[in-house]
Amino acid sequence: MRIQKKIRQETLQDNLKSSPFLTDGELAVLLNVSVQTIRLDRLELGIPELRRRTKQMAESAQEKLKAIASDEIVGELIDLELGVQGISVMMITPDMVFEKNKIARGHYVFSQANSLALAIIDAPTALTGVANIKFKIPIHVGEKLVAKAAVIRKRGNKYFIWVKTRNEKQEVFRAKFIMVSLEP
Amino acid sequence: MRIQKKIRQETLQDNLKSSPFLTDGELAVLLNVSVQTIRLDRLELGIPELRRRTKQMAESAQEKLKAIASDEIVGELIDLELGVQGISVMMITPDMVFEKNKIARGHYVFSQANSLALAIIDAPTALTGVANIKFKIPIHVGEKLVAKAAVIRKRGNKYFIWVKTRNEKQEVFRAKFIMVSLEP
DNA sequence: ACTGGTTATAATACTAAGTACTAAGCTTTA
DNA sequence: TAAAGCTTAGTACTTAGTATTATAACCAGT
Repeated sequence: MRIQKKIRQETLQDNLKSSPFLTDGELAVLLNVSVQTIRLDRLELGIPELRRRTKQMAESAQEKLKAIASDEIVGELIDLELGVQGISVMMITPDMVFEKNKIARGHYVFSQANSLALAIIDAPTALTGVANIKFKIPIHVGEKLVAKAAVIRKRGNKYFIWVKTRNEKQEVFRAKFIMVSLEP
Repeated sequence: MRIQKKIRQETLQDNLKSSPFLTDGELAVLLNVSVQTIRLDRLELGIPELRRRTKQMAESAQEKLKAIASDEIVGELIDLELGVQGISVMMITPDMVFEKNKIARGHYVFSQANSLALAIIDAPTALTGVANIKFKIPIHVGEKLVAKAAVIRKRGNKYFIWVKTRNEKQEVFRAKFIMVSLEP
């Protein structure tokens, strides 16, 4: 019996992880104990009641969505000289890679480079016109990508920008952008 | 009084949109009416109670997050001839555009084209090697983008693919990809 | 075999945030 | 002025709990 308690509490946590909307009553049936036992277990494990759990989920998921929707700059801008150069860093997380081979999907790497190119332009609004890009070697989960961008030429409302992205060891990606400023 | 009711119900909806975790009691104080009035309004407007709302938010936000994380193909694939050609459709939603000018961020358009290019390759795993892309005209919220891709040449493990994207009226984007198959 | 400590269950009172329903006051408008 | 519409009040009931106390079951050590 001494062991069963620990096992039960672990299964309880597993159950809640996979289906977090279970009430104490439902858990009691699942684990074949009384509702009170479930409550005591929750108390010991510091698991809040169903309604608080639901609210917490709603809040945190909402925040994450907002974060995703509003990231005008993909990656973290760590250095910027307007009109000259800039550096941004991005971690490759598990949701950026293909299921089967754990290699980063190209568009995340492109997005980092593209938004960095956009950020260094010294104009209120600009758009990508043309891009020539090359993926040099595959990128995996957990790698930290450092993208460096530099304006190499400016002609009228057109900016020519180089972006080179490295992981810890080598260059993994490079791109040349022509960005168009929309100013009158 | 006849007008006040409509106004009240609108402010109620606004309040809930901006802070969805308000109880009937709190709403009653805010709108300066009794709790019963709030309940009747909710009934008329088909707004569920706080706890159901919270649960719905938790569920839908969770789903959206999952959808974002797992969208191996950006856009909807509506036609596919493996190794030959494919068509995908994507709506430009408000969260795909820049705040200030409501123009689509380039990387969404790129993502659609890139994942389509990936999808039409007749190989288990492939990666983007090189891309030459051109944004011809700005794309706005609500536009429906149709991307057509075709394999134009295949040399060894390299696929040369054209993608042309149109809105309702004209071509807005085109890209040339060289995709590399990783097969032994 | 008895005692003590842990574990499990039961029982009770109470809370928040409701639903569902009935009844009573007010307006107000035809 | 009377019917119709809107607002408030009140009651009974529900769900999913908290908090607390009491009791039963079990298991170990002496």
